[in-house]
Amino acid sequence: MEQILPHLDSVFSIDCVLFGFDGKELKILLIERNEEPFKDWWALPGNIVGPDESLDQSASRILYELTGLRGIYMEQYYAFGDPHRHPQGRVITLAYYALIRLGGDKELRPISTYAKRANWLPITDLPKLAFDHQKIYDKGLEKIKRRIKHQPIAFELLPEKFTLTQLQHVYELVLGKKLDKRNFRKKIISFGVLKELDEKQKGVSYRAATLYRFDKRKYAKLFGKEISF
Amino acid sequence: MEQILPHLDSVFSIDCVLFGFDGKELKILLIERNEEPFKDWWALPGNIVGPDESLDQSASRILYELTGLRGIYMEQYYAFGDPHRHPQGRVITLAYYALIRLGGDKELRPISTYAKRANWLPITDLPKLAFDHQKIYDKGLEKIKRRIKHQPIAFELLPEKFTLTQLQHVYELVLGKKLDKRNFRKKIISFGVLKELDEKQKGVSYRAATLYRFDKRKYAKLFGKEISF
DNA sequence: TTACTTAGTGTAAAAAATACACACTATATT
DNA sequence: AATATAGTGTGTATTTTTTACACTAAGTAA
Repeated sequence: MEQILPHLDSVFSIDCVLFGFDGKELKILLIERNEEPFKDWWALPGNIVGPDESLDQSASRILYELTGLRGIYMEQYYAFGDPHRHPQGRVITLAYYALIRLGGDKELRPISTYAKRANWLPITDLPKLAFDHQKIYDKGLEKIKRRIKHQPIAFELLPEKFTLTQLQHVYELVLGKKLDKRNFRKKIISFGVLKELDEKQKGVSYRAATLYRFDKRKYAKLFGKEISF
Repeated sequence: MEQILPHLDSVFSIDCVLFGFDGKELKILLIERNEEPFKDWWALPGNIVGPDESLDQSASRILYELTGLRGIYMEQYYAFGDPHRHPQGRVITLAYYALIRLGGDKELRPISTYAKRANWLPITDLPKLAFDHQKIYDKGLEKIKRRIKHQPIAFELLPEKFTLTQLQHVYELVLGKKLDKRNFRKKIISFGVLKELDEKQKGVSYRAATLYRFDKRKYAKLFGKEISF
């Protein structure tokens, strides 16, 4: 977010790439700007870091203001500071990505004034973005591609209880390639961080799959040995 | 660097962890502060980002002012912005690491006023650091540990021509563990990015080892296929 | 010539990654 | 009741990668 420049001094902001998964597609949350520069363009949500906020706090606040969600997994990944990235002055921005399970209902609340609206758009079909936000998004996607191979972040995109097929789907979408079902299951189960539940999927018109849960305790124990998908 | 706060507004700085390898040890460059706060403490070199500098430019400048070196491999890796990390006000700092071959001669030139002196200190025996610089250093080391496994950054710590033993030594120091000589050589050679030279090591009082050179052209070709050490 | 120090090399075993296809089960449809 | 549909769930053989491991060769110094 970079619409108002309080001084001629440098401004420090945070921009967020919010990745959401609705069971089908991977999407990001974009806002349609209501102010110059780049009025009517789509942009990543962002804001200026407050004087008493830590960086992580600031990122959480931005996400909360936009979605009403708290406790979401977020991580900073790169600072963008080209002197001319903002046409009206120096704005250094720190990029965060967040991972969100969509399909809940309380997402998206009233938005601050500088945006007309906010929308979840599939990453396969993104509009032109304001500022250098395309670059910020690209780097963010690259980052989660790497990270999903070594850290258990895929679960952040899924509901508490999920099927192995859903999990595989997340990996395929993030990595941008098909995976072999049998090999995927073999490997993911061999990590020993999933708990098989007694429950089955509901509301499907075919054989219901077994539900699993990510076991944080087990993961914490095994940690050190890093996962390597 | 965080000694002078022009305004009460937030200040944006860059701090650098300069890793140097002299053929024996891995060291970092620290400065002894000449000003409050943390007068007489050791600290990472840093400075405020100038109004017309990009972040990378700023980092390069800081390194140049300290060492007289240009064209050094540097990379940003994390932003630290706790509101209380600096006792005198809000300073958000972006951390860079740099990789430098020591043993040249032109390193270390006159230092700016806020430092009494600068010194290369072995990472195995670091003093207490000012501010949150220990945290910054820790994260930097962690970062290059990861990166050396996937990117050809080890060569940045070595002279143009190096022996396989020297290369292995760098890996061992960064990763903090011993590696098997035969397996190391097999693997590193199988990447196909080293050029074996007709030259031998000189000035050693034992059998001279063959020299190699990192072949950037070959590496660029093979890229996409990522190295995985 | 000998002693010393590091360079340089191969193989076997274990583990991990890959490729690959069909029967099962729950529901919906007729 | 029978059938169609759609996704679940499973095993094995092959290839590739990783690991463990020890001696001879070459050059220098005494």
